[in-house]
Amino acid sequence: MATTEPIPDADRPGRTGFLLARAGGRAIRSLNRALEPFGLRSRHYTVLSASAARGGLSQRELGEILGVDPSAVVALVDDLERAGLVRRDPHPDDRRTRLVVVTAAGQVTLAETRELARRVDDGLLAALTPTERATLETLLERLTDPS
Amino acid sequence: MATTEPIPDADRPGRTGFLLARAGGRAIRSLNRALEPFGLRSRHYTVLSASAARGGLSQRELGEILGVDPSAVVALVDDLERAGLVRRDPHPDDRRTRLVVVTAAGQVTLAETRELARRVDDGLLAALTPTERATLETLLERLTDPS
DNA sequence: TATTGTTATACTCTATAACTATA
DNA sequence: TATAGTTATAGAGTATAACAATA
Repeated sequence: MATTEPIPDADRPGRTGFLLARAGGRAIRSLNRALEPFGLRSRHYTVLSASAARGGLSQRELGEILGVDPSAVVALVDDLERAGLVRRDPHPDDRRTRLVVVTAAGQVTLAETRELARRVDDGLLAALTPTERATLETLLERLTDPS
Repeated sequence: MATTEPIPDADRPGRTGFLLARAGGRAIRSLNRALEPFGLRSRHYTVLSASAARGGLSQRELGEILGVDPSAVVALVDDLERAGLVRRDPHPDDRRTRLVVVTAAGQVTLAETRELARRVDDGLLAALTPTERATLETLLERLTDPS
């Protein structure tokens, strides 16, 4: 069966998008597995991490950062609030918006899960040198944040 | 260390995985939208493209390439077969396996959708120079195919 | 015994529309 | 009129286990 010849790269439109999708899927699944003991999933970690980093974000802002629909943010914050990891505080200037703030318990969980996330990334990117890894991250940032 | 201070940009564990997931999600959604007129989705295109490139693949091989569960491959090939774009041919040496082969109609659809995929990739990667784009692709290949 | 494909199933994720309360 | 959040819902994606046919 002569089906294993290499395919010329020029003949693979959509290949970069496919590689991104496959790598992204693996990243999500790896982190989901690692977070299982905490009853959390990748998205929960990202909400927690982003909220802590910015010291309180509106759900709209979270949705933009995550690239997720506002209705999905509601469900994620519901989960985290039920687990006592975040609060929904009133916004000082706008009574429509609610600031998602990480609680003390959330900070503890975040510290623990950060270690897991670091290890998951290390695993995913094990084939790259530190320099290459930094290059990849820079290119990915530029992809989605052109300015 | 106070627990409420913002996290510096350099210290965001899981950030690369997150960027991969976000970029991958955008790639999938963009291609899905572009393929809508054909009644196909990203995964269908990838199955079609991979099968054509290798001149017939078993469903197990497709699953490995796509990073998808065998049961999901069944559904994808069902869709494509129903649309007349692929056939399931018997494997000459192993009566358990079925080779997914692109039909003449499938080749036509593939030619048309390749153009779409190319344009979707161009849009996603518009912020990068050709050299950077090649670098990104190389790094992504190394991520998931270390050898 | 192990593997390929298949079915069934349950759960997660994504996207949309409609609603409320505010602005 | 427009925006932030919410609810409900349907469709797509993912993962698992169990099974028949074949190796």
